[in-house]
Amino acid sequence: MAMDNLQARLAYAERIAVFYEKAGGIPRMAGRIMGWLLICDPPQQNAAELGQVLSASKGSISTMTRWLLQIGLINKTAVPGDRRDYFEIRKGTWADLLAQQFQTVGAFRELATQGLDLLTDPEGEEGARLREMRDLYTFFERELPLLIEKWRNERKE
Amino acid sequence: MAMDNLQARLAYAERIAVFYEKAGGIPRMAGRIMGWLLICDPPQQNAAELGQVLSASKGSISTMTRWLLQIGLINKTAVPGDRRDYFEIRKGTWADLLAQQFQTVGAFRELATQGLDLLTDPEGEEGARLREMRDLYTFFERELPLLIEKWRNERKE
DNA sequence: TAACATGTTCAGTCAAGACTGAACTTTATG
DNA sequence: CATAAAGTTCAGTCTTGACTGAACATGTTA
Repeated sequence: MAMDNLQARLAYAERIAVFYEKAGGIPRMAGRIMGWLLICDPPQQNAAELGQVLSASKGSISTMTRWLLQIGLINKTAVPGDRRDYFEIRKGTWADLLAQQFQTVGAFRELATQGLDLLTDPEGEEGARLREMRDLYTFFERELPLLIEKWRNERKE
Repeated sequence: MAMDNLQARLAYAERIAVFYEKAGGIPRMAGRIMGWLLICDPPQQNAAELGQVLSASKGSISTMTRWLLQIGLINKTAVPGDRRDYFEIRKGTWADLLAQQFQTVGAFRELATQGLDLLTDPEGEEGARLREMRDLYTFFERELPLLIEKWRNERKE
């Protein structure tokens, strides 16, 4: 296939992996797989191909693809007459991923509320810190899902 | 001061720490300090107090408070006639923290663009994966700062 | 059923980094 | 200036978790 600049593409996968690791605490190898699946040709790759191009063990590929499947970032597909599993980036992955990250906003709001309950006078000066935290996250907990909706609608048109 | 339920507050600081560690890769001890500064009374605490209540070494407190200062989550204040440094949650911390996390969205958009440059035919089927990623993050890179603005304005009124 | 290809599991290795504790530096006060 | 309090730095310890490699399990074809 049209994979002339293999080295550049590999370097790209690595950059994605490093970024993911810092941003989301995603294991390096899982990030490499994601990066490679973003830019490889064809978009479907089997375990052996991934292991070879990423210089990873079978065990690592197996564990990490299963993990990526579980959190819904990739799909497993099959090819008739080929017993191997093929992996690919799932459509809509990015919106789902963002939506998932936004979940933590709600947890933060909840934590702030719990903190206020521990104070003698939640409405007093003492509670100002936690109220600021609670109010901000309440705001975003409401607004962020709306944004995702908005984008999904723009897409459909 | 009014710190009757000390145990409950400590447990709260610990919960905050665990949460931070998972969500943002923040060191456990830095999270404990943040958690405690959210709920302690008075809101200003010196290094010795933090070390004692959190059962942490001087070195740990020193390193982590400096780190929290650097990324702007806390303030260092002084008291006349007291040579110790006092730390407190910075006002507006949460909005800034969110704004900072949103920065990564721009980096993601940039990464997607770089990936497309590596493809033979960025506008073809091959580039669909990266285009979806780029478009989504472009959208959010535009909208998220607007949201923060909106909240800051609502606050001021 | 034999032989092989594919995929999974897991014990062990290795690296990264958080935390401690002690030595060291800085700064204030009598 | 001497002393002590406060804060910093850093070598060493310890924990965590990613990754490998080999044994094992599963499924497929002749």
